[in-house]
Amino acid sequence: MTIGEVAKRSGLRASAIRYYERVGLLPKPARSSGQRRYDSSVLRRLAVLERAKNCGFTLDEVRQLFNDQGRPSERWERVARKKIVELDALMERIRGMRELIERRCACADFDECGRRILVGQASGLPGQARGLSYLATP
Amino acid sequence: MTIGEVAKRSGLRASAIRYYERVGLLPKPARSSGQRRYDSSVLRRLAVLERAKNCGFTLDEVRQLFNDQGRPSERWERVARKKIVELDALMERIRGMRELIERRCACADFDECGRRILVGQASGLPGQARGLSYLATP
DNA sequence: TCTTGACTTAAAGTCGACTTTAACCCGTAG
DNA sequence: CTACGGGTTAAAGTCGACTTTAAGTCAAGA
Repeated sequence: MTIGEVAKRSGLRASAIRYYERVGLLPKPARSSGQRRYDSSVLRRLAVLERAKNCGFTLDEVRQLFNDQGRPSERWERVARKKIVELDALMERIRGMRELIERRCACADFDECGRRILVGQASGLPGQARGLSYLATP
Repeated sequence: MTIGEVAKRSGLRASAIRYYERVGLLPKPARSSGQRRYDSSVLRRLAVLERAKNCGFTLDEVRQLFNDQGRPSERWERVARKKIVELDALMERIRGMRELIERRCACADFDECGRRILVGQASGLPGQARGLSYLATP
C-alpha cells in the first residue's frame, strides 16, 4: 500500500502518518522508488494508536506502550494505571468547575463580584484551571 | 500601585497582567513617567478573572463577560449555560475514556489488539479524543 | 513531450495563554 | 557618576499534535 491508501483505509491524513513515523510511533516502511510501501500490519498498528488516543493517552504515552521494555501487558498496565488517576483528577476538577458556575451570586456588577471574592477567601475549586479549548471536537 | 505590586498582591506575574491588558481584559491604566499606575479596582477585576478561569472559561469568554453588551447578569447567564453544556460533554468523554481503559483485553501483543479492534467495529467511545496534557497542574 | 497526480522533504504555521528575551528608560542611594 | 532595581516595548519562544507550504521527484497516460 502507498501512504495514500493507508490514509484512506485508516481515516488519517498522510501527513499524520508521516508524523507518527517521524516521532517513532511507526516503524520505517520499505520504499519503492522513494515512496513508502506498507503492508497491512500498519493498519493494525494505527488502530491501536487510535484506540490509545481514545483512551486519552498522549503520543508520548503511546510511545511508551509500543517501545518500552517489558511485556506488552505490563507496559499497558503501568500506563493505564497512571492515566486512570489523571482522569479521576480531571473529573474532580470539572465537577468543581460546574459547582462554581452553578453557585450564582447576587452581585450587581463584576466589581462587586470581585470585592466578594476578595473578602471570602475560599475559591471552592482545588487546583489551577486551564482553558477548555480542548473541548472542541472537530 | 505599580505593576509589580499588583503582581505581588494578585499572585500573577507582571507579564500576565500586561498580557491581559493587551488582549482587552484590563483597561489601560494611568501612567506616571511611562509606568503603569493602578488603583485597587484592578485587584477586584483580576479576582473575577481568576474566578472565571477557575470556572473553566477561556480568556475569550471572559472578554465576552466583561465587554459584551447587555446586563452583567445576562452575559454571565449566557456564557455560563454554554460552559455547563461543554463541561457535561467533557465529563461524558472522560467517563468513556475510563471505561475504555478499564475494558481489559486478552491480547498477547499489540498486533493482535489491532486485529481485534479492526474486526469489532465499536470503539465504545463517542467523539474524538484529544491528549490530556492540560491535566498538568504546574 | 507534456501534463497530471501522487508522492518526497524540511521548515514553518496553528491554537491558547502566557513567558522569555533583548534592548532600552528612570529615579534613587551610595 | 554610576550602579541597581524597578519599569517599558516588540518580538520570539513554549507546549502537543499535527497541518500547511514550497520546492522537488517520479511513473503513467494523451
